[in-house]
Amino acid sequence: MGRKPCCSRDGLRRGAWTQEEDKILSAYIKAHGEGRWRSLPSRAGLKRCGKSCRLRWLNYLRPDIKRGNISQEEDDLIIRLHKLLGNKWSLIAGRLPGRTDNEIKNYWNTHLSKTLIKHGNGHDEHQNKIETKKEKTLAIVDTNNVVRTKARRCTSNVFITTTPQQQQPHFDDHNEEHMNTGVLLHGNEAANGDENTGHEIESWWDALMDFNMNDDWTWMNEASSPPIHNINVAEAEGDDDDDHHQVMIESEADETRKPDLDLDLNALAAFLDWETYA
DNA sequence: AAATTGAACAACCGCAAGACT
DNA sequence: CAGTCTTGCGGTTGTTCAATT
Repeated sequence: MGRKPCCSRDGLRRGAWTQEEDKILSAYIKAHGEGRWRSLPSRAGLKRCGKSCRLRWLNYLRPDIKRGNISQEEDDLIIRLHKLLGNKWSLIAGRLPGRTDNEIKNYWNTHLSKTLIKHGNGHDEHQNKIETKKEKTLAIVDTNNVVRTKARRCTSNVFITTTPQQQQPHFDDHNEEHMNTGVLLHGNEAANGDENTGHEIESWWDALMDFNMNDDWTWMNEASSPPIHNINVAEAEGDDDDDHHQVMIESEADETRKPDLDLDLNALAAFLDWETYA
């Protein structure tokens, strides 16, 4: 005997929403804003539970909702993010403007999971591509004469922060100015002696690679963001303890695009469940 | 034409975390 | 600080509709 469903009270409607109900809910939220869902139905004059109202608004009525026609880009992104994050639908949806967690979840369950099962869990060409890219990048790291991090175990507290921007513009073949942004990772290694609670450095490395699986190194398929074409991994300079790792991300962008890049780095931190600190 | 099947997606449910009292 | 409330999340179920038999 579980607890009572929230919509079990007499007189509360359930099931599909009518146009009239949608209209009432939309009008009420437009006038009074979101929130206080529990009391919203009575205030708005709806015979629904607050939970149902919230869901209806978030998944269907919100003005910024993009419905149907998941594009190929979105499709690819969902696959990559799911590989990285698992069933964290809200996080995945957060990277797809206008899409809801419910929609992504449904899309995954009805389209993508079947497709991936059909193709051997996606671990074929896709995985090979990642491996190849990983090797390529490590080669870049080596030629740049930076120290390559070893896979090592950290304890459960891993921090990520954006370092002060490094003003080291350089030029590529097209004489285009680049921008560097650093991410400093800090694993408090073996602080409590529990080796089983740690993050594997390999795992965040894999995660970074997953973010950059396209041939053109496009970051997250986001048209508005600059494509990131290179990732270097190095020990942070000046740190005595070797649990600091610095990930350098170079972007083909000028100064004005730095906020985009910082946004992506913060998103990455969130995805990987790292803490951020200034 | 009717019955069946399956895809798509809307909606519900229980749980957990954080906010509030 | 404990109890209660609110909100958000992810799993699951229910409903609709088109395709197939």
